[in-house]
Amino acid sequence: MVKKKKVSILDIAKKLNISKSTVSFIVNGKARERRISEELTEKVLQVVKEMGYKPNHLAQSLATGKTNSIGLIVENISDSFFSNIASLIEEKAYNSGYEIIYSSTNDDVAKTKSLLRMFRERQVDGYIICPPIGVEEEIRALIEEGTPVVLFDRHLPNVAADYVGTDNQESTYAACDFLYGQGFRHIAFVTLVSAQSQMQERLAGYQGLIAAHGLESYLLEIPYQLRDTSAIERIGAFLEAHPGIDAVCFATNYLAVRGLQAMQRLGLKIPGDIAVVAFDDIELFQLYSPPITSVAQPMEEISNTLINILLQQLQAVRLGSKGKKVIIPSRLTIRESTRKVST
Amino acid sequence: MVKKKKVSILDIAKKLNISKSTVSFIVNGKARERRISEELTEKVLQVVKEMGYKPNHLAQSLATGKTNSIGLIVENISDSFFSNIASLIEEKAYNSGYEIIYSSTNDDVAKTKSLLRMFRERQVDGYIICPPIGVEEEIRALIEEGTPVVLFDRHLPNVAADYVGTDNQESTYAACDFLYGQGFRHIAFVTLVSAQSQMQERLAGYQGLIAAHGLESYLLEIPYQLRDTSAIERIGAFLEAHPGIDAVCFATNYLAVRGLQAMQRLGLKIPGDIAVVAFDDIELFQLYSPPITSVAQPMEEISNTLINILLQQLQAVRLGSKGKKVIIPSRLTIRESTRKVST
DNA sequence: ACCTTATGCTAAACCGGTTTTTCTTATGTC
DNA sequence: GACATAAGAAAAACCGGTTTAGCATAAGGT
Repeated sequence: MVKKKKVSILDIAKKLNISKSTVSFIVNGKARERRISEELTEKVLQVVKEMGYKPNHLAQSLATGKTNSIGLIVENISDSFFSNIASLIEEKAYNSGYEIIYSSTNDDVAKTKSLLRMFRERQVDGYIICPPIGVEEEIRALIEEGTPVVLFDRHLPNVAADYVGTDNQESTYAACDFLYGQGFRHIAFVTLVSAQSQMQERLAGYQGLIAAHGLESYLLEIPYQLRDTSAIERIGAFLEAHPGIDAVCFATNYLAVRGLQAMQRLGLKIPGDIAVVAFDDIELFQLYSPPITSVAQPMEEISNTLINILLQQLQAVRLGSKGKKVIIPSRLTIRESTRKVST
Repeated sequence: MVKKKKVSILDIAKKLNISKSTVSFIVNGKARERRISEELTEKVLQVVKEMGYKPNHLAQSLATGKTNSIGLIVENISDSFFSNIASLIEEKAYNSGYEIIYSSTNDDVAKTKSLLRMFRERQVDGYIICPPIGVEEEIRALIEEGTPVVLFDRHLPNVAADYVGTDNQESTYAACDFLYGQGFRHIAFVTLVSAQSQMQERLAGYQGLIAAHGLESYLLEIPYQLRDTSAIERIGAFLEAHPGIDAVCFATNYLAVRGLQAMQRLGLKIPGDIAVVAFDDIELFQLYSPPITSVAQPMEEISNTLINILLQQLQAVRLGSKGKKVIIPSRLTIRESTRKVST
C-alpha cells in the first residue's frame, strides 16, 4: 500500500551516470539525429524497460505546450445523437494519439463559459463544440489565440469558426415535401423555442414548404426547459386544438418521442389518423410500431469530418481557421409512419 | 491572429517587483496565513485581475501531483446505459471541481490496457471503470499504488476494488419468476457468451428459477462480436427451433432489441405468442408496442454512489480501498409484454 | 603540425507553478 | 542594551520533462 515512487528521467540518468538530456533524446527517438552512440542508446532503452520508466505527461505538456487532448463540448452526452458522435470521435482521436475531455452544456451559457475556462486552463489542444448561443465572445477569443476549434450541429452568427453540420433547411423541406407528396395537406411542425441556427434552419425548411404550396401553418414551439417534463401535454393539447392536422414533423428526436407518447394517449393511429416524420434517426424510430420516417444525419461522416478538420488545424502552421462551413446532407429514411392511407 | 502570450505568475511578480512565491500565496488565499500585508495583497489581486492572470493548470498539477481529473472507462459510450451514467457522473464530478476523461473499451482488453496506460501517464486522480476481463493485473497495480479506483457494472474476481453494481442474480430471478407467476412455463434466456460477472449472475438468476420450478431450460448464448450484426438471425433461428417457448428474458438491452426485431420478422405477437422481459430499461421499451417489461437499474443512485465512493477515496488519507461492494437493487418495471393472455 | 569538422554527450535554461527555508527588520521584554 | 520573537517577504528547491547552446575529443584535410 506504500505509494511507490515513480521513476523519473533523472533516475534513469543517474543509474547510468549520464545526463538527463541524453535520456530524453533517446527516449524520444532522437538518438540518431543527436548522434548518440548505438551502444549507449541500447543501454538506456534497456534500463528504461527494466525500471519501467514512463514519461510524466504533465511535465511533457508543460515543456512542449501540447497536451494531446481535445475538449469535446456537447449539449448532452446522454442524447443518442451526441453519444454516438462522441463515440465515433473518441475512436478517431484515440487513433491519432489524442484523448477526449468531454462535458455537457445542457445549453446553459454560464456552464459553458465555465467549461471553456476550465478547458483553457487545462490547455486542451483543440475544441469540438456544440455551442449554445451566448458564448460568441469566448469562442472568438479562442480562435484569435490561434486555438483549433470546430463547431458542429449549430453555428454562431458572426463567429468565423470552422463548422460541420447538416443541411437542416433542405432536409426538413424534403421531409415535409414528402408528406405533401403523400397527399397530406395539414402539416404541423413541432419544434423548440430556440434561436439556434439548426433549429431556425429546420423551421425555415418547414415554412418554405408551407409557402411553396400555400398551406396553412400549424406551428408549436416548446421551451427547452419543458422538452422532457410537460412536452407530452403540450403536444397533446396542440393536436386536440387542431384536429385538422393530418401530419406532424418533429424538429428533434426527443420532441418526436414526446409526440408519439401524446398520440398514444390520444389514441391517434399512425399514419391513419396522423402521419409522423422526425428529425434525427434513433433506434426507436426503426422499431416503433409503425416504424417512423425520419431524417437521418450521417453521423459517421459528420464525426470523421469533424475530427479531420480539427487534426488539420492542429497540424497547420497557425493559419487561423477560415470559417469553413462543411454541410453534410441528411438522408430521409422512409418508413410506415408516412404512408398515405386511403380515406 | 498572433498568439498572445499568456500572463504567468512571474509576470505579475515582476510588475510589482516582488517574488513569485508571494504572488502564489496570495492567489491561493494563503495571504493571511503567510502573514502578507493587507496592502500588498490588495495590490496583487488588483494586478492579477488587470492582467487577466489564470494559473496554468499543468504547472499546478505538476507541482502538486493533483490533476483534478477522473478517468471514466466504459464499455461503450454510445450505449444508453453508459451514456446516462456518464452524464450523471460528469455533472457530479464537475460540481466537485473534477473533469472527466472518458474512453470506451468495447470490451477489448488490449485497448483497455492501453487506455489505462494513457490515463496513468496523464496522472488522473481517480478511476471509474467498467472493466473487461483480462485487466486484473493493471487494476490491482493501480490500487496498490494507492490510486482511487471504483469498478462498476461488473467486478473482477480476485481484485479487491470497491465496486458498485446491481443485484443481477436476484433481479433476473425476480423477472423470470414474474413470468412464471403469470403462467409461462417455457421460459428462454438470451444472453451473451461472456464470463463477465454481471452476465454470469444474470444467468445464475435464470438457472435458479429453472431449477426452483423444475422447468426446461432454453438457453441461447450469442458471441459479443455478433451482438449487432447477426443477432437477429440467431435469435430468430432459436425461436423457430424451439416453438414451445412462450416467454423470453433478454440479458441486455441490445439483445432485447435484436430479439424484438426477430419476433417482428417471425410475426410473433407479444405477449400473445411470446412474452418478453429485458434487462435494462431503455426508452424504447416504454414506447414499444406493446411496452416491454424490464429490469430497471437505478442509474442515478448508481452514479451517485460511484462518484461518492471515488470522492471519498480521493479525500482519504490513503487507507487503500477495502474492496467494498455496494449492491443497488434493480426494480422490475411491469408492462404489457408480460401480460398473460388467456389461451 | 595545425585547423576544421564530425562525433558524442553534458550543462543549463526553460515551462509555470508550489512549498520549504531563509533573510531582514521592527518590536517587545527583562 | 542584549536577546528573543514576530512580521513581511524573498530565495531557492522542487515537480519532470524539452531544447538550445556548448564542450571535449577524435578524425580528416592540407
